[in-house]
Amino acid sequence: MFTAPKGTYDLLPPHSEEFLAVRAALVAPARLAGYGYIETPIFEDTALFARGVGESTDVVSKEMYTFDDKGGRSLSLRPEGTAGVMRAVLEHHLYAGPLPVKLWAAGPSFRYERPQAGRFRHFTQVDIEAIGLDDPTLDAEVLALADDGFRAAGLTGFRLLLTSLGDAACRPAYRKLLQEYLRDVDLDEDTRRRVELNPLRVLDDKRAQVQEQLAEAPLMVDHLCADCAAHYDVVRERLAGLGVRWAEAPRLVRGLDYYTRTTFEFVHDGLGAQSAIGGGGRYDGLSALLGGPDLPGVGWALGVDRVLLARRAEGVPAVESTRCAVFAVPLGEVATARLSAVVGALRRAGLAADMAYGGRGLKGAMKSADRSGAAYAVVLGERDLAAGVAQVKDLRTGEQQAVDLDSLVTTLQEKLQ
RNA sequence: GUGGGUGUAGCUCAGCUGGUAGAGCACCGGGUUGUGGUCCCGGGGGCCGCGGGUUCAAGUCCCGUCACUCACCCCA
Repeated sequence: MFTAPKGTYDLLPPHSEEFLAVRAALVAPARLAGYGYIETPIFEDTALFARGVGESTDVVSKEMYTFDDKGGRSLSLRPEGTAGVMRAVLEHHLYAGPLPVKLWAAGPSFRYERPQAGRFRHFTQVDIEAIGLDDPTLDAEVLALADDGFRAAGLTGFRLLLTSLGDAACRPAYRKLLQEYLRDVDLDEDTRRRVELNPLRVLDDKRAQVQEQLAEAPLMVDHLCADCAAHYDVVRERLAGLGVRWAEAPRLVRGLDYYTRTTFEFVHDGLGAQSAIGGGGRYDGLSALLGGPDLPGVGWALGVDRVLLARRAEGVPAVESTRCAVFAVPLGEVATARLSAVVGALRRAGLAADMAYGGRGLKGAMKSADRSGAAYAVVLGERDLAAGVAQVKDLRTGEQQAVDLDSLVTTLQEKLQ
């Protein structure tokens, strides 16, 4: 027997309805804010991710699904969404119009990691990107839209962790300072390597014995240049005005190289070790990195799979699928033909209708009617056919009445209004 | 890549210090030859993850392997 590949899963009814509903809820606020839908390929030139996300990141160095196509091109399944969207913006010169360019996207991304609770090799996220301005008001808007999206998806128990990572003017100096500090700390070999490669990420280490040693480490927020500090101040002011609550997280670091200034993560405590349900930030250098013009941007990705887990942890009631309204129960060939047509007519009239197939017995068919959740069952047998009627049974009260076959559709429509 | 846990019916699981396979739920049928939910009765379904070993005898003990799962690293 075949099984779904490691780290993937099948979305099955009825749970799949919840997936659709959550995905729609997460982006609904952004759509109200003028974000337009963009869809980009699930695979891209490998070099796009290597350059955009960063060669030194775990994502690029060991987690990409990379393959050569028959033309000898190296392609990779996207490990995240922003690089592809930026590529499309540059390729189609979307920045030539009014700024910012506001876009939303939804779909799967792929990373070759060991799966665990809330972490999959094929995972789904919704993204928004606001490209072309470095206005801190836009940062706050983006953050508020995530906050609204989570609430629309039914969550209340999440927190926003916020910080600023500085920019090209102030981060290099801070990075050096941090590196000097970290070189004097007693760390394992892996971590020492990271000190040289990407020292900021050492700050994010979860291990208690590492964190103890970092208590006195210099923090980016204390070394921001005047422009970055001013930008961060306005972001927080706007956030407060928007009624969004946050917690300062000076040690928050993201795994992707392109982030600058505003950086954030939304976390939830009900998920297990993987607590992030969304994350993002500003990426003012990304466009230039990809060979485009100097084009600032800010955005986020929210994890649909993780939001579903968070909903379960919070006990949010499951989403109900479309309820069947009328269930048809035919007895015999002639009745089946007749009710098949009636069910078709009901559906065209906009009612959810279903029927018993395969010549099931009356008892079994009624059982199906009951399980379908239908308000009414329509029973049609020999006697009814002879009389030109069908039996319409109210499944809640058990009352049953004969209804003229010719007026069956309109009668049911009226009953269900 | 590293470590822990778990693999028995479609699902959730029981099966003691080894003695030849069980429950609940679900599904199908009957009780009610044209009426669902509750109830009662019946039925189909399992190489006990796979391979090897110990033993008169292995779901049970030992070794290996694979899968799933949780955690580290990292991230949504």
